Amino acid sequence: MTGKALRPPMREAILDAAVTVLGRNPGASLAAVAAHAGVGRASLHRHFPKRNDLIAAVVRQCLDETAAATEAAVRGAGSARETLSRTLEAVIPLGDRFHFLMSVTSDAADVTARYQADLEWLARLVDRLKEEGVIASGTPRAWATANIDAQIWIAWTEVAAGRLAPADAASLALRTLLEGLGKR
Amino acid sequence: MTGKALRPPMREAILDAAVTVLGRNPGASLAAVAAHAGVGRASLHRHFPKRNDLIAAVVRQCLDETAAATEAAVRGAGSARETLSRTLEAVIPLGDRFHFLMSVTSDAADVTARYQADLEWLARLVDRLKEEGVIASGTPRAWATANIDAQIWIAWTEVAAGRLAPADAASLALRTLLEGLGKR
DNA sequence: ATCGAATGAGACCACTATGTATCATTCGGA
DNA sequence: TCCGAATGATACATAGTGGTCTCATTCGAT
Repeated sequence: MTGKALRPPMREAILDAAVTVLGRNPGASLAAVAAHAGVGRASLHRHFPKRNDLIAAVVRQCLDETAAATEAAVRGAGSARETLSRTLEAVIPLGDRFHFLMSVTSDAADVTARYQADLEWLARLVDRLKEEGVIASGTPRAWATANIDAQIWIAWTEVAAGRLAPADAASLALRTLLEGLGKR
Repeated sequence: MTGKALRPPMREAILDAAVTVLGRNPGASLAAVAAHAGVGRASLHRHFPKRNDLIAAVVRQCLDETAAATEAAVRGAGSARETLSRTLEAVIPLGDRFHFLMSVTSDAADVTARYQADLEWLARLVDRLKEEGVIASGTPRAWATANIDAQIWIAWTEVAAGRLAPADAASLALRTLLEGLGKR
């Protein structure tokens, strides 16, 4: 049907393993990645001749996944606040992808451009939130985006640690963003 | 006068370089650290025979610095909210130290214990803030501490990037913590 | 000025990881 | 069943890094 990329489930296994292993330790060896994927090191090199090829492929996949997740959330109707809420719910499960992207930003020059471009939706969302008065107009844009990033990461960490349910984490992140940890 | 640790400014130069270089990339080579410190690689090994010795020394220094900075803030009188404010002002300039400690937590087993212990003042501060009603009582403790950590890191990043003055960053962090990015 | 300690530079070894090539085996489709 | 492609295991060359050692030089205190 699709006629494309159905043949090698091994590619996906390697990419998944790479996200996990390199996410934990960006300097991990390819042998560790191959072992975690349950494949031979030679096979890994067949799919990704150089280390950078693997890194680039992982970054590309993470970019694709986050873009797909956020596109649907951002495209939907409703207020900016609702959009933010949907976005948090959609992105938090991809927190490890996010984290990986953070840890390798300085490596590949060609993908960082796309990374920056793809992350621009965040800046635009912040602008919308300001226009609608959800975020105080005096808040620096960098401050707002950094805080959203942080909430996504914190929420994913808590979910991954089993201390929070995904839905709870999302609402807690939204509340913390808009009202902080304050009493009401 | 002090009669102690005045002789080798080189030690400090190496430690400073290690914080910078290893903070950016935990897997950086010792040659990179030595070069950044402006010393020979051999001299580095004279002061820190093994890599772990350097790591441990850096962690110890970061722990000392943050402990010294927070002790004064926590010891002072006033409400928990005032204590939090003072603590943020004192710790934000050490944001890179904080970040380094985060990035090496899993390496040395003996120092992580002290790390966890020294960071307990944060948990106690959170408890005090809850008791005084500054933080909503339903907020999970891990959520609160993670958010304080995040605000420190964000504030330091913005200060280091020259986008914010230290005092502004501290008040912005406090406000964000207690009231979020919301309109008022 | 002199002496000793500390430094920098470089050689050297051991180990690990990357990348390539080869070969036997296995798996899937005709 | 058979054939080809893909895989796993292995061996190998190479490069980078940690760690040790030596030696000439420099710096500081006396």
